[in-house]
Amino acid sequence: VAPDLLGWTLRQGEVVLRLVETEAYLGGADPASHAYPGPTQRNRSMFGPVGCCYIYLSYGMHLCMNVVCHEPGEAGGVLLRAAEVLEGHDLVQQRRGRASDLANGPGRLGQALGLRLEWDGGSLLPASLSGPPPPPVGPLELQPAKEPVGPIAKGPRVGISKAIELPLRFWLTGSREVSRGRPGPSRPNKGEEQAGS
DNA sequence: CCCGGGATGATCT
DNA sequence: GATCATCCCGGGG
Repeated sequence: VAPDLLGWTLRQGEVVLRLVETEAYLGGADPASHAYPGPTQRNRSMFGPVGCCYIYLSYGMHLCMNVVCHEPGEAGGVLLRAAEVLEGHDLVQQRRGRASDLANGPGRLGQALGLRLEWDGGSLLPASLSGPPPPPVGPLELQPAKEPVGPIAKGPRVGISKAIELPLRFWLTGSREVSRGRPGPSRPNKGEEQAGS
């Protein structure tokens, strides 16, 4: 699902983002996942219905979000790492306090969206697409890509200390909005980038 | 432009 | 008390 979400849009009020970088986090089989130790108050959303969001506080100051995604009885999610701003530039720049680097990182993306912890667990999809029982629809709306995306690259995930070898990070090749220090078109890391479809 | 260091405070053991 | 799915800033090339 993580590569499939590239090109999808996420709307919050007047702000619309286009996802260009994602990371998959599995459940019990993935030591790097917040879900790995089992359900806690913080991560419980990842054990809930798919299509909802898992919003968490990172390093005490940043809100990041996952699209909850897993097999029945499992847990997991897709971390949204970077996006392009399609609509709401003024508001995003105001929230970010700058004119560039608006959403190229999971914390920056969260700030651009104006994420709030109380939105944790809300559905990202129309009620008609959520299986029963329907979770409450939150203020965030996820919509499929309207056009096919270009080539997709993959590589190791960022900022983790366990399972660092798994290539579970995906981004749109050629996007200038991928998070910092990551292989974009200008600086591919040798060996780890692979073209996809 | 790239890189390294340090802030930062909730979360869980 | 350690860890952290991060960010910003400043310095050097």
